[in-house]
Amino acid sequence: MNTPVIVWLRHDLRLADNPALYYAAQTGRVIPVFIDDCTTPDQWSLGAASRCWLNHSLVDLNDQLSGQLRIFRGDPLPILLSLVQQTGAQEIHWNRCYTPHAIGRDSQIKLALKSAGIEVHSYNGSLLWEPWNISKADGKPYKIFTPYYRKGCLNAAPPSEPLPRPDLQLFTDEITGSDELQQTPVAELILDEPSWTKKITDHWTVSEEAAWQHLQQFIRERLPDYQEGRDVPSLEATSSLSPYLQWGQISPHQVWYYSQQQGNQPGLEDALDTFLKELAWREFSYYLLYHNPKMAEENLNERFNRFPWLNHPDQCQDWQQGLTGFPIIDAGMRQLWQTGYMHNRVRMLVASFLVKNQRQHWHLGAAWFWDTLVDADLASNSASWQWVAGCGTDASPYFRIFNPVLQGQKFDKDGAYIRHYIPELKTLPSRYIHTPWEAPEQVLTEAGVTLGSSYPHPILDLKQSRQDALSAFSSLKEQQNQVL
DNA sequence: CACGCCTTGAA
DNA sequence: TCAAGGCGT
Repeated sequence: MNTPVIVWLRHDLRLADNPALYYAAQTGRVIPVFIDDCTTPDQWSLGAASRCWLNHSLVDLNDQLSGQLRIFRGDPLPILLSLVQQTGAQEIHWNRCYTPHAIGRDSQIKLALKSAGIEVHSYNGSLLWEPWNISKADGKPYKIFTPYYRKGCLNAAPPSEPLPRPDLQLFTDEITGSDELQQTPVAELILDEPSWTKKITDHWTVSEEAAWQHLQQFIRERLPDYQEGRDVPSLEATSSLSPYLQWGQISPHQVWYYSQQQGNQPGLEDALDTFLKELAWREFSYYLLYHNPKMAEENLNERFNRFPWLNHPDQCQDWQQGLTGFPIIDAGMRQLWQTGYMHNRVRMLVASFLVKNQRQHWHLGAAWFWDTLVDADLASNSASWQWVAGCGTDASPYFRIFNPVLQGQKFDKDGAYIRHYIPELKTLPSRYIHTPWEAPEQVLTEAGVTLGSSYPHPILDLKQSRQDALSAFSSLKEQQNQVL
C-alpha cells in the first residue's frame, strides 16, 4: 500500500466517480498528475476560453488534493517515464480520452510504458457507452442519432454506476530530477491570465462542487419547464453543464443516474427524456468522431467537398464581432464573446447564418467557437457544425435555412435576450427589436439608434442570400449528375 | 426489398 | 405545401 501509483488526469478533473483515481487509490500512494500536452496539433491546441476554464479547474482540483496535484508541461511520454524513474511508481492509471490525437498518443504511451515494465490501467470516465460497443446488426456504426440511441445505446449494457470519492493516500515526497520534471506551480496558472478572462470567471464558478450545484439546481428548478424553456435564450432554463462535462468536473454517469433518480416524478417523464437525450447527443458526437477521426477537418458527406463557399473575411469578422445587423445573431455572438458561452438555440441560428446566409465555410465558425467557447469540445463542435452545414451524416437538410428574424420573434419575443447583449437597442420597441431597419425614423431616434453608426445596417439580404444558398446547394446535385 | 423514418423551418 | 436522399430494419 505504500508503493507510489501515478494517476494521469486529463478530462476527468474530479474526485468523485473517477475510476482511475478510485482504483489507483486502492493500490498505493497516489501521485495525481496533469500534463499540459504540447504535442497537441496547433489547430486543436486549447482555445483561450478553454484554457481559462482548465486553469481554474486545476486550481480547484489542487485544493481538493491538498496541494499535491503535479502539473507539468511538455511531451507526456518522457514526463511519465521520468516520473516513474524518480518515484519508483510501478503503475499508471488514467481515464480514456477520445479525440483522434489523444487516442493515438495514449496507445503509443501505453505500449512504451508496458515495454518499460510499467502496468497501465485505463478506464472509461467520460462516456456512458464506449463507441466501439455500439453498432448496427451488421456490425457497422450508426449514422443516424435516433436508432443509435434508442436501439443501440438503450439496448446495450447500462452505463456503469458512479463511484464514490476515493480514500486517498497521497504521495507527498518532493519530486526532483530531470528537466522534464520541472513542475508548474498552480498559482502561476491564474497569475498570468489575460484580463479578459475575468468576463468568464465572473460568469462561472469553476469547480467540482459548482458542477454539482448546477446539476441539482437544474433538476430541482429547471427540469419541469425544460421542454419549452430550453428554447428561450433569455431564460436560464438549461443545465449549463457542458463545460463541466468537457473537463470532467462532473461525469455523464453522475448526470445520468442522478437525474433519473431525482427527476423520476409524475409529469416529468418527457422533460427527463429530453434532457437525457441531450446527454446522448454528446455521446453520439464522440461516437461519430471515433468512427470518423477526420470529422473535425473533412466533410462527412463528400459531396460537400465541391460546395461553392464564399470567402469574405470582412463578413466573417462582422459575424464574429456581432455586427451583422441582425439582432438575434449579434446578441448571440456577443454573448459568446462576453461570457464564453452561447445558448443552444442561438448557436444554431448563428451557425446557420454564417454557413447558409453568408455561405462561409463551417471550418471558420468551428474555429471561432473552438477559440471562444468555455465548453469547446472537439466532438460536439465538429459534429454540430457539420449538422448545421448539412454535410454531416445525420444532418439538417441543407434547404432548411433558419430565418433569424422569424426565429427571434418566436423565441425571443420581446427581445429580452437581445436587449441584454445589445445595449444600443435596449429601448427599441419590441415590434422592431428584430427588424430595426424597418423601424420608422422617429422610432429609431427616440430609441437613440442610428443605423449605420450606433448599430449596423443588415449586412445582407435574407431572401436573396437564402436563394443563393439554395442554388449553391442545387449545384452540387448537377455536378454529381454530370459525373455519373 | 420496401417502407418508415430522420432533433430543433420557411414561404 | 415544399424540400433530398439515404439510413435502418
